[in-house]
Amino acid sequence: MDDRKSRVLAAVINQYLESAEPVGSRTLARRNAFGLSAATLRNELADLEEWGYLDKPHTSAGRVPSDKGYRYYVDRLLVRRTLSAQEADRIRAAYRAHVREATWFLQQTARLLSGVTGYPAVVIIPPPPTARLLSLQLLPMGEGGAALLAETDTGLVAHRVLSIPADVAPADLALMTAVLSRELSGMPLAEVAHVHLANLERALGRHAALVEELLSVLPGGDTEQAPVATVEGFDTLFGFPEFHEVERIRAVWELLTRHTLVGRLLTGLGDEALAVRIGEELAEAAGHDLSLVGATLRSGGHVLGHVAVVGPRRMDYGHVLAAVEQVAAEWNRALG
Amino acid sequence: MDDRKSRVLAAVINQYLESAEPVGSRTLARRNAFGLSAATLRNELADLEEWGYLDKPHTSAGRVPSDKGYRYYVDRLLVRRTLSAQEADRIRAAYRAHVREATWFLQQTARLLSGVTGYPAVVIIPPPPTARLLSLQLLPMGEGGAALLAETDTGLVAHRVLSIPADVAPADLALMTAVLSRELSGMPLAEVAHVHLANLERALGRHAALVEELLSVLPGGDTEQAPVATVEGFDTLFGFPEFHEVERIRAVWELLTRHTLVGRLLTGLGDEALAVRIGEELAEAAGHDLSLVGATLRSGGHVLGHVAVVGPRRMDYGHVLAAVEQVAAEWNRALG
DNA sequence: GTTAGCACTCTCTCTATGAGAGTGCTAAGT
DNA sequence: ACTTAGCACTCTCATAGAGAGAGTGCTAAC
Repeated sequence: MDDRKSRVLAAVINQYLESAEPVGSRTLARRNAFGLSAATLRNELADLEEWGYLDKPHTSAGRVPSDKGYRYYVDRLLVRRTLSAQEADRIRAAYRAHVREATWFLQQTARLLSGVTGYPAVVIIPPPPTARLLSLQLLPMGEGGAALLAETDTGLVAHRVLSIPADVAPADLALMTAVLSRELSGMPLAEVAHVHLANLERALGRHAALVEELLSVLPGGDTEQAPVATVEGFDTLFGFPEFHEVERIRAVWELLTRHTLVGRLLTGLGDEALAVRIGEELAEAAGHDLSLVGATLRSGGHVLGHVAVVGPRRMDYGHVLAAVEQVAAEWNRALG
Repeated sequence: MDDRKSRVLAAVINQYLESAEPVGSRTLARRNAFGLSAATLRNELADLEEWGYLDKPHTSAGRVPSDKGYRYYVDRLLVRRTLSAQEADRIRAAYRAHVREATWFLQQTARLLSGVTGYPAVVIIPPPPTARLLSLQLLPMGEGGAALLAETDTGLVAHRVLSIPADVAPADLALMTAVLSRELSGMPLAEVAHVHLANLERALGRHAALVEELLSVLPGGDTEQAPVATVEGFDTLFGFPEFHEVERIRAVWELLTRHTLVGRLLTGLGDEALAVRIGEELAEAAGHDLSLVGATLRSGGHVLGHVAVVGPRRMDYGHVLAAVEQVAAEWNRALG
C-alpha cells in the first residue's frame, strides 16, 4: 500500500463519513486535488477493493469502506484530533461535582459522552467479583424508614432507603449496624446477599429475618445481580440514514438495553485503555453495521467497568476517540 | 344510537384492535353472527360514519374507528375486565418490598406496568411545590464521603452520596446536620436549594460554603429541577404496525422522554383517579395516534404524581385500564 | 326493513421503461 | 510504464400504466 493509495483510501472514507453514499471515481477526482483523473482513480479503487479495503454494494455503484478499510483508517490514517476548549471544559466540569453515587455517576458519564459526540453512549459496571464491602450502615430515616448504605472498595457507594416495622427502634438499627459491620466487612459484595446468617441470627435475635430481607435488596444483591448499565442518547440514531428502517433501530435497541449483550460487548474490551471495534469485530449479529469506541474505567488499581460510544460504522472516529479518552481520564482521576 | 348500531360499532372496533386493518362490511358480516347481510351492515356503517364514530382512510377502504368512536367504546361499550390472578399477584408482590426510594419506586412501577400491559409506561412525579422537608441528615460515609439524606412529607426519600474535603470531621457533619435540621425543616423543597444562608453562615463558620454546595445537588434542587420521570418499555412500540416508520417512533420517543412534554401530558390528568385520553384529546401534535390511560398517585391527601400507559390508539383498553387501576391502588396503599 | 347485484373507486402489486451514475476495459497519449 | 479519454455495459431508482382485489354506495327487488 503506497502513499498515494493511502491518500485515496482516506479520501474515500472521509467522503463516505459525510455523505453515507457510495463514493464514485468522478466525484472523488473532482473534490480532491489529487491531480489525477477519474480513470486513474478507478484503477486505484479497483486495487483497494481487491485487497479488501473497499466494498461495492453492487456492480455499478461507488465504493464503500469495508471493516478492514475502517480499521486501516483508524490505525494509520486518522489524524488524532483534540477536543475543542468548550468540550474539554464541559467534561472537566462534569467531574467537579461532589456526588459519588454509582447510578448518578454512570448516568452523568453516559449523558456527557453522548452529548459531546452525538452518538449513543453506554457505561457498564459489572458487579466486580473482587469488590469488597468496606462498611455497612443502617440509619434511622424519618418515621418507619431506614437507610442502608454500603461502601465498597471500588470507591462507589450503593444505598437503599427502606421502610421498616414500627417496632424497630433506632437502638436496634445501631445494633444491626454493629453486627453487620463486624460480620460482613471485607466480604465480596456478591456473597453478601447469600451469606448464611448463622452467626447473625444469634446476635440479632428477632430481627434476623428483617436483616436478611434488607440485605437482599442491596444493589448487587439478589434482586439486582445484573451489571449496572446506563445508555443515553439513543435518539441520536434516529438521525442517521443507516437506521431508517425500524428493524435496524430495534436491533440496536436490543443490543444496547439487554444487559447481557452490552456486557459482552464491553467486557470484550478487556483492560485496553482505549479501544475501537468496527462492525464484525464486535462479534455481535446485531452489531455488524455498528462501531464502538470504548475505554476502561479504573478505580485504584483494578478494572471497574467500561464506557463506550456506539454508533454507525460511519462514525467520526477522530472526535469520538478524543472524547472517550478524555472522559475516561477524568473519571479515573475523580475516582482513582 | 340504537342497540344494534352499538353492537356493530363494538364489532368494528374489536376487529380493528386485533388486525390494525380497516374493517369491511363483508368480513364483518362473516365473522360476527349478526344475522345481517353485508349490505345491511353497509347501511349501518354509513350511519356510524356520518355521525363521526368511524372514519374511512379513503373512498373504497373499510372503516376505522375515530377518536369519537373509541371514546364511545371506552365509555359505554367496554366490558371492564379484571386482571388474571398471576397479573394481580405480580403487581401486589412488587409493592411488598421495603424499598422507599423515589427513583427505585418510579422505575419499578413503570417497568411493572409496561410488563403487564405490553405498552410503554411512564411515571412522573413533579417536584411538588407543596412538598416540605421533614428531616435532613448528613452522615459520614467511608473516607472522604458523606451521605445527604432528605425526607419530605410525600413519603419518599431523596438522597445523595457526596465526597467531602478531608478536613471535615464527623463532628462537623453532626453540627451541620443539627443546624440544617433546625433551619430548614418544614421548608418547601423548592426553596432549599436557594435558601439564603445568612443564619447558617454564622452557625457553620468555615463550612458554610461547603454546605451551600452540597444543598445544590439535592434532588429537586438546582441541578435537578425537572420533574422526575421514568419511561419503561419503549421497545414494545417496535412491534406495532402503526410505528413502522422511523419518524413515528422518533416522535413518540420525543414525546415520552422530553420531560416538559410528558409533564404536560400527565399533569393534564389533574387529579382524576383513572383517566383515558384518546388521540387528539391528548392535545399534543406528536400524540395524535396515541392513547393514554393514566391514574393519579397520591400520598397522604395530596396529588404526588401520575402513572400512565401510552400506546397506539388501537389499544387493549380493557386490559390496560385494569392494570393501571390496580397499580395505582397498590402504590397508593404502599405509600398512603 | 333487508338483501342481491352492479358500477365505481381506490390501493397495491407487478412490469416496463428510461434516466443517471458508475464501472471496467481498451487504446491512445505522455 | 503510467495516465487518460472514450465507450459499452450494468445496476438502481423513479415513474407510469395495467390489472387484481377489496370495499363502497346505490338501486331495485324481496
